[in-house]
Amino acid sequence: MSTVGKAVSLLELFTLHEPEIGLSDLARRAGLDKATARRLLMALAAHRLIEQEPKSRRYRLGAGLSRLARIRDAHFPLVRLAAPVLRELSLETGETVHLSEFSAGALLTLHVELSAKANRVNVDVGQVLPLHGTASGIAFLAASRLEAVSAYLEKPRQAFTAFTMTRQDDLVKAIALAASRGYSRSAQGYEEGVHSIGAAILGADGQPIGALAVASPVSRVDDAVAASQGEAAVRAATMISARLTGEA
Amino acid sequence: MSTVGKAVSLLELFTLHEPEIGLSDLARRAGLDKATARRLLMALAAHRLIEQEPKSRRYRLGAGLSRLARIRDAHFPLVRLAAPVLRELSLETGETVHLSEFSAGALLTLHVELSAKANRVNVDVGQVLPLHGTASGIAFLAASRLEAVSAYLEKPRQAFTAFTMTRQDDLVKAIALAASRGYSRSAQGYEEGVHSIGAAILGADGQPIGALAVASPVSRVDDAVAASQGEAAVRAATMISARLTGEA
DNA sequence: AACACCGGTTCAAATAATGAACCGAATTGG
DNA sequence: CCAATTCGGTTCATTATTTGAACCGGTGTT
Repeated sequence: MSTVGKAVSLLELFTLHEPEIGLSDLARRAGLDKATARRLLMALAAHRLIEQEPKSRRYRLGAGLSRLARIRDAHFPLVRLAAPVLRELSLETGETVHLSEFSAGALLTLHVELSAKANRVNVDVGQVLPLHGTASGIAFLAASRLEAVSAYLEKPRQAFTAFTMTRQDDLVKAIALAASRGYSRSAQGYEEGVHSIGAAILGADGQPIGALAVASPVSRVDDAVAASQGEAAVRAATMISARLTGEA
Repeated sequence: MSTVGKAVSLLELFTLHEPEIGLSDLARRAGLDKATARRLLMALAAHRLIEQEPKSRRYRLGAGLSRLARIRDAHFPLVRLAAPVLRELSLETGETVHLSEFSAGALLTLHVELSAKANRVNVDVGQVLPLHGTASGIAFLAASRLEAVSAYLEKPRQAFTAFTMTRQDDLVKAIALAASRGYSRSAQGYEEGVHSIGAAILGADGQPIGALAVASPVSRVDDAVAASQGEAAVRAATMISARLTGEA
């Protein structure tokens, strides 16, 4: 791997649940020598992509990332453009709606509009969703190029609940169904008791860049409700895609 | 410079005003060979820190940055904790208030609370403020370690208006005054017609991490108003510092 | 038609990255 | 309480990666 790739791998070791990591730990997990890891961290720190807590000497992500992310968000305003549409979809369906963007083999939750109901699904911004096992992921795959789907299906998949689809032929069927009707449906594939309807959001080149999903308690959804949520989700996703590519 | 440093330099070429850049341009501005720039861009793109517009083949910042920035923001919630305090300060003073974080030798504007008045100062999120010539910067320097200030004062400074302080002894005086009373004052040092009061925000180790500022049209500020804005700004900055370090 | 510049590629030469061993200081645990 | 780990950090000969001049083919411009 390139030196740059190794440096970025170090950045990717930090998560919501583990935002500060020590040198030896970082080196071990990245599969790098301690000296190498430190040199890379210093290079990143010089540009404020990494900071070091002076007391504990542990490392954390730096302010430069916030700066770069803001520049990107201003130019590629997925969240800004999608937020009102998501809000409307949430009001229309009465359920929690969340938006995610594809990044590094998974979907990253960027925005959430919570249902007003007491019994609702809660989703965290920043949560990383696997492509299999979530409605958003299946919708994303269904809109992806065939070669990308094939490549993804070759790798092993983790089961999150007893309902998670991990077998390749099951996934192929689910993806085909989602592709044919425009939205995906997933019951308890990622978390027990959660039913989701997903729809892909497309970029200017027609390739999917992310997805949105309507998430409900399973008890509240039957086939009719799912169908109406699906149509609403597709409308919303289409609207967001259009706004992104500069249309109306 | 390290390979990693060069790669990050490429990222830093993108700005709010120029969010997409072509290969030759990037190489030229970074002082790199075209082939080198491309290899670095590919390494960054593999981790989604860079994306390439398929049509124009120009490069832009990638979604991975948004992801990393969100992880950092969740753990180091300067904006989240500061926002309500800034809002209150804006209401109290009736003026525009903005928050900035130190990054790579300058202050990066992270959040703005606009005045409700028709004649107000407008500030953009993402704007980069120089340490000299802005009230925020002087306040930041006044709270910094002496060696950091000295190092900064050695480098040449740009004048933005006819009022920008660029002479070293003027700056030393302004910094000393700000240090003694807790807030800084700057009139038209960065933009004509704008008067600002700045106060530094400190991290857990007592070192400054950023600053806030109250920005008003010069016509609305006399010494008495400046003094009351200064006291309010110091109170707000202290409150934010305390929240950041875990206190009430 | 000639020119200039674009994004992208190649490969021998040059340079930067690497990691085992080592240091002193905290922690840990028997 | 002392010995054994483990920590963050450093060194320097070895090694592997990065580098860039030259070269594509393509796309406007003149």
